Amino acid sequence: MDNQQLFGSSYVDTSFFAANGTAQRESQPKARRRRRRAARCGGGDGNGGEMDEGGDPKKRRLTDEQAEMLELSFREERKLETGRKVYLAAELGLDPKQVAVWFQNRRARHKSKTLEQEFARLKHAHDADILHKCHLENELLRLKEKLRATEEEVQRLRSAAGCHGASADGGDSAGAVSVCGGSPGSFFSTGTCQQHPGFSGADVLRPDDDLMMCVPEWFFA
DNA sequence: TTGTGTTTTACGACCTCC
DNA sequence: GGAGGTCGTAAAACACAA
Repeated sequence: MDNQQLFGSSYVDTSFFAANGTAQRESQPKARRRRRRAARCGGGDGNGGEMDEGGDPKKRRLTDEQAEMLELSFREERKLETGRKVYLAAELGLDPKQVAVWFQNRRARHKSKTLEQEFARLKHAHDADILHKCHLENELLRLKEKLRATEEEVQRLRSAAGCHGASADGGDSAGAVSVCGGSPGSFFSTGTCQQHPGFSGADVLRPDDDLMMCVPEWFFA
C-alpha cells in the first residue's frame, strides 16, 4: 500500500518513510511474535473486528500492516485529532474507536518506556555521586590521619624541649581521628563505605579509582 | 501440553479544554 | 456538553520454559 495514499501528505511526509522504512521496529521479539502469529493464522485479513463463533467481537490483534501504519502515524504525531483518526480508521479498515484506543495504549507504552530510561539515567548519576562521596570521605580520613600524626610530632617535640605545660588544649589531639567511630555527619562506621543495597558503582568506576576504603559493608555479609 | 509471564487490546472513571 | 486525554485494570493473545 502506498504510504502517500494511506496517510495523505498532511499527515506523513515521505522523507519520514524513507528514513524509517519498515525495518525500524522497536524490537525484534515483537516482529518475531507477529511473524509466528501470521504463520499460524495464515496472514492478516485486514479486518480488526473479526467475530468469533458466537458472533461477539473478540479482542483481535491488529495485523502487521495495520500496526505498522499506526506506528508510523504515531511517530509522526502522538496526538490524534478527529480527522486523522477517521482517516486512519477508514484506510486500515478499523473502527475509529480502535484507532483511538491504539493511540492511547501506544502513548502509555511510550511514557512507560521513557520513565524507565529516565530512571536508569538518574540511577547512574546517583551511583556516580555516591562514589564521589566515598572518595571525598576517604580523602577526609587521610587528611585527619595526617593531622593526627603532625600533632603527635608537635607533642613529641614539645616534650623533648621540656615544655610540660604546653598541652593547654587538654590533650584533645586523639579526637582528631575519631571520625571513623564518632563523627556525627560521617557516612562511615568502621572505615567502610556504607551503600544503599542497590548501589552499583561498578559501572562508574575507573581503573585508577582508589577503592581502598570504599567497600560496601553488605559486600561482606 | 501446560503453566506462567509478558504484551496487546479494550474499557470505565475521571480530568481538561474548547 | 462533547471530544479526547491519562490512569488503572481486565482479559485475550502470545511466547517460552519445563
